[in-house]
Amino acid sequence: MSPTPQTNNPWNAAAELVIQLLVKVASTDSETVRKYIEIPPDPDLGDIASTVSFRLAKELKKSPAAIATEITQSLEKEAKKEPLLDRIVAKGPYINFFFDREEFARRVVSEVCKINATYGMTEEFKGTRALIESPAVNPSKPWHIGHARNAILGDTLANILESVGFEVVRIDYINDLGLQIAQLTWKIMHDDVDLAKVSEKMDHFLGHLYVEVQKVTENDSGVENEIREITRRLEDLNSEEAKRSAEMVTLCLKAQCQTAYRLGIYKNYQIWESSIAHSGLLQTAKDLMLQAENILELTEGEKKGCIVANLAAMEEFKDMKDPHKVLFRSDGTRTYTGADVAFQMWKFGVIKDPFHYSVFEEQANGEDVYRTALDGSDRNLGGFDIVYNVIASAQAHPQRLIYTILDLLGHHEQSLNSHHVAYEFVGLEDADFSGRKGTWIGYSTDDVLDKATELAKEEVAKRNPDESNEFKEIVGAKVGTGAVRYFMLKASPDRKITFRWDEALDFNGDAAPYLQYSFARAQRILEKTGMEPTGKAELTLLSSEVEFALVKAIARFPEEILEVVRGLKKDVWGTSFSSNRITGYCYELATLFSKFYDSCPVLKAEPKTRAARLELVSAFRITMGNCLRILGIPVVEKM
RNA sequence: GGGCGCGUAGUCUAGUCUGGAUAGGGCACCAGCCUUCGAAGCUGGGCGUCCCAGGUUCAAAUCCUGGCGCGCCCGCCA
Repeated sequence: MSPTPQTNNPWNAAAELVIQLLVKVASTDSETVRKYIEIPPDPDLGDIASTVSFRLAKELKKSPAAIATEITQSLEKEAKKEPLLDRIVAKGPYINFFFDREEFARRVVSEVCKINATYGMTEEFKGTRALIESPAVNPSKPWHIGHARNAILGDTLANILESVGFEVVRIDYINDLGLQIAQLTWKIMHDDVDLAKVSEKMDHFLGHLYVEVQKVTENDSGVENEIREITRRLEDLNSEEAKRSAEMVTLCLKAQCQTAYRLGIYKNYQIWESSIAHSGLLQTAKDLMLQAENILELTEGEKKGCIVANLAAMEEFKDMKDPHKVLFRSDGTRTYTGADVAFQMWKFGVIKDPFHYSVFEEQANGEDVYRTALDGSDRNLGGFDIVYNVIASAQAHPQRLIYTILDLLGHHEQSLNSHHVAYEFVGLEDADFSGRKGTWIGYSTDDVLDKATELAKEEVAKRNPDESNEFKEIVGAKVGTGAVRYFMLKASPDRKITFRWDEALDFNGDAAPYLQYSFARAQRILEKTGMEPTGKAELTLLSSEVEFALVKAIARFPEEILEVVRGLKKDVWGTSFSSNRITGYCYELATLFSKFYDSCPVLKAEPKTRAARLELVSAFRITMGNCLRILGIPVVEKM
């Protein structure tokens, strides 16, 4: 099964051509050859290379270098017939292929200019329905920058999946029944706070209030009892507590959404915990669970009366103190694990959608986000093929439990298609973020975006003194938020980020403004010519070292995206998402354009060269623009 | 006790899954480049026990074994 070369994936098409040639003479199959294809470390060595001679050395009982020479010689004729290839050179054991620069440039640049906005989009995963859940911040505080990491990773993953053909639904989980909510409800009722009169952004107001609550509850067991009582009364939707709580949560969530919109993050649905509690989902799940062999109600011991999953047989949980994982407590209430399993069953359509939906609000992009509600329309959501939960690495164990229990319930495929997209925390040099202690204060996502925007605006103003203040505001915001998004994406998700202002707000070098700047420079060149790409230029003139390097980078774009998606492999303890690979690609693309910009004048070149270079600039602009959109980094035409 | 992740120049980091050519970048530092499409840029330079010790291999930052250091996780909690 060899992937058919796609015209919208020029690098893959070229690589496949090389593979097919090698198969003809290397006495092995294309799958094997494909494994021994690589990009040489130095472009002087070749454009694409094969190390298949190492592999063949043993069976042929010849030295790799001799094999490479033989293969190269027998391919000489073929190479001459193939317009895309210039020459093949054996260097020691390596078989190095040089593309015909003129022909490669012609194919790539004309193709990119033709398909324009869809360049980078492929259909390898067409028809798969994916659900992405992120970031599930409690609606009781502002996002700190760790939450932003989650939200940005989730949003970018969704963009990437969409670009390779997935049908993606983005949801957020709203825990409006947690302890934090009960504590805050107690506080606003106790102090009789009128939320309508609060002028501070609501999530920040509550975040500060929460720190105060902690101080009170820490050494007052009476308060603790009062809060327990509130938790109980919140279950009754008609109680005063439930009404005050709902008002508070809604206002807080709307405030949090404002932060998300600043980052260009939008959702399709919010699933509220209170809806789950009142939907019958848990009861349905419980009934289904009890039919499974390894899920049972214990009749003796410490956990008498609990409904538990028996994990004794599972290798990865053999070190648990007690292999009986509680799903429903002896008083009948669900544990987090129990609720999560039920929720995961809903996602896959194992349980029919019991929710009603109503519009929560119109988002900043003009699209409505729906929330689960008691009254509202049926939408029959669920039944997804694959589910991505973006959650901190620290949750690897509980996530694994959920997927394992799903398997115990007989939903093997669904278990395999459950992905924990894991990422490490963002912390400070001397502290981790804690809502309890309030260490997030000063490091909320809003704070960081504010500072980034302000700094960017200053830089914009310096360079565009004659522009309007509105221009400076808008561009400053785009550059600032882009910088924050890029900062979160360029770090490998499995690496902990220590947040430092000077690093996060460094607009030079490997940072978003550099990418945006390269786009703006390309934009300016094209504007000065009236954006004229004629489609008639002699693209074969694009053969200099720097021009060709840029062409090759442009050609790799679709394959780079696909590689990231193919790399989303499920491991026992999580699924790794290499967001940093796309930022790395995007940065390299910008670097190559900057070098081209520096050494290849466009507007002042000879007419024919000028026409060809204009097309290359256009192809770059398209590729960079599409890549920035996938990363969620705002495209700016002038900065 | 067990599991997971991380360890690469002053510093932050890519590459590790899938072994392959001189270990790529950013910041900081030093020296150049704006009357020529935007200097948020370009060019050049110094900076490395790839945590340690074994092993496998023609070849190890990458795979295996054993250590060391740092972080996280293993509740009828939330």
